[in-house]
Amino acid sequence: MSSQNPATTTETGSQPRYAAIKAHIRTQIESGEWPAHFRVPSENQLSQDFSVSRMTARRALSELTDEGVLIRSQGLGTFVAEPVPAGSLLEVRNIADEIAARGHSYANRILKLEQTTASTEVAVALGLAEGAAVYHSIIVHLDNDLPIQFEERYTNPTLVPEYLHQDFTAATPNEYLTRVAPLTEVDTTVEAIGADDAVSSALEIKAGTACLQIWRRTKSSAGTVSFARLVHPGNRYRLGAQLRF
Amino acid sequence: MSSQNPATTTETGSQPRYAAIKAHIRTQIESGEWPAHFRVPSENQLSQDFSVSRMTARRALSELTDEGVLIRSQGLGTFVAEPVPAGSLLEVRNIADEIAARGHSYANRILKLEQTTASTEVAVALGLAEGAAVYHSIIVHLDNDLPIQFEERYTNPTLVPEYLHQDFTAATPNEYLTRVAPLTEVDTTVEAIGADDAVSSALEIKAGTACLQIWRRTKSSAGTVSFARLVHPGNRYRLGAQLRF
DNA sequence: TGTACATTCTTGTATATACAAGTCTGTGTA
DNA sequence: TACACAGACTTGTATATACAAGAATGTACA
Repeated sequence: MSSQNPATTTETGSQPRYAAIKAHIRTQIESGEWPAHFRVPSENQLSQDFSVSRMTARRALSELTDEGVLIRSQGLGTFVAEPVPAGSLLEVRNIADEIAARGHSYANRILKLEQTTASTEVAVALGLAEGAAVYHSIIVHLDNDLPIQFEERYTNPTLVPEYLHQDFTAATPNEYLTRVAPLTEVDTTVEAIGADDAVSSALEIKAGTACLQIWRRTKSSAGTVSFARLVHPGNRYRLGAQLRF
Repeated sequence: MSSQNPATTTETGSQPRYAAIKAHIRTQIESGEWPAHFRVPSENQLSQDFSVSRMTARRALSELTDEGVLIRSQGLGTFVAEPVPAGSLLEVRNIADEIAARGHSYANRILKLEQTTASTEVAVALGLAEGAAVYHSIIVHLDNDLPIQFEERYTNPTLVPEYLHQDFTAATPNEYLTRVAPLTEVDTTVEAIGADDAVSSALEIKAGTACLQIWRRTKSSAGTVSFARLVHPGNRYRLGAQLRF
């Protein structure tokens, strides 16, 4: 600092300076360079390294703390937080792994894999125009040959053009999507429903059976990648979605 | 401003100044004084009203924005956000406030309030010995006289000895517990169930109706405070538990 | 040997200031 | 009338500065 005229400048032309510091810290953590409990450089140190004021460096650290990436303690310093506090819906995110961990066999049935046009709801969820082309898939996941999850998914073809030609017996749609499009954000909504006809026949349960329905919208930096509805029969498979506040 | 010596002072002895501004804004919103889409005073206005610098007023607005209470738009102003887009489990955490925020009337029915002995499950959950004394309560929460939540709760008597003598028509158990025992951690598990007999009669729904069941274990530094089972009818009340990763 | 205290880190709160940038409104000109 | 533009707001970014307060370390004194 010091030499250049105070404030402003914005130089990069796009992202603010604190964002660059946040990105740097995130990179160190994600690459494994800075493991959990690692002591992050102090505000003064960062302000020197990046040639910004202490308040700007502080903002980067504070926001990452709000986001659960870091933990701060007055007098002690700033530290990398635990990777993921708890289960936090991981078992839903990657059902094949979950089943394998239980020592069961995983399989799936592809009921539908097609290109169709976006309805109003789907268009809004994916950020596309109504009637635009979308990929639509319906897959049933089996645990020891017993259906335990009904997955209906709409995928944005502009972001994942190869979706229709994937071998989903090898990797689930969710695994494939997280590999090809690095996710920046996941919105999840949980609700209870009685099984409708499509679900009841696919999961081989009576219509009206209590099910846990999870809406999941995954976004990458380029936009909304996919929009899925995951239905679990509540009686057959005890789904524990552990959350943390 | 201006006259008093710059910075510091902290005067109140406890909470920071931006917290007082946040509390004021929250009060206005919760009382209905400032409805959704209401334009909140600008940073400059607040800094005058509260005799703080603009950056301090800004901090209050920014944090409330991060918390989803406000929405800010450059050039336009700051506005009160929708009551809660779809939930964020707040309605579960504090159902009375949630109902009040929707402009509905809140009431509850106390079906049971007793001291009993801990079963194996309850003992494990609360970290007590099997057969130890525990408080047991069953309460139904009503939204406009319509039952929307069934709450069965086991509470640790060593941590909250006054539990049985509270007036739960004035404050819900959850409100009371968070006030008397500062919580350090909350574990939540979500699942779908068909309504059992106790739930169906309390919520006035048919047995077997799909419900969202939330198990919640609250801990303070002294140990596990309480263990609750919250059941919402899935058809009557669309519970959106919006999560973020 | 121990305890008390000063020093030096750290993060936390607060201010005053500067300029950037989006949004609206009114005014003046073509 | 229609358009351009200047102002007057708003929020957003960035800095320099000041002091408060928690935590660790070393030093001096009893």
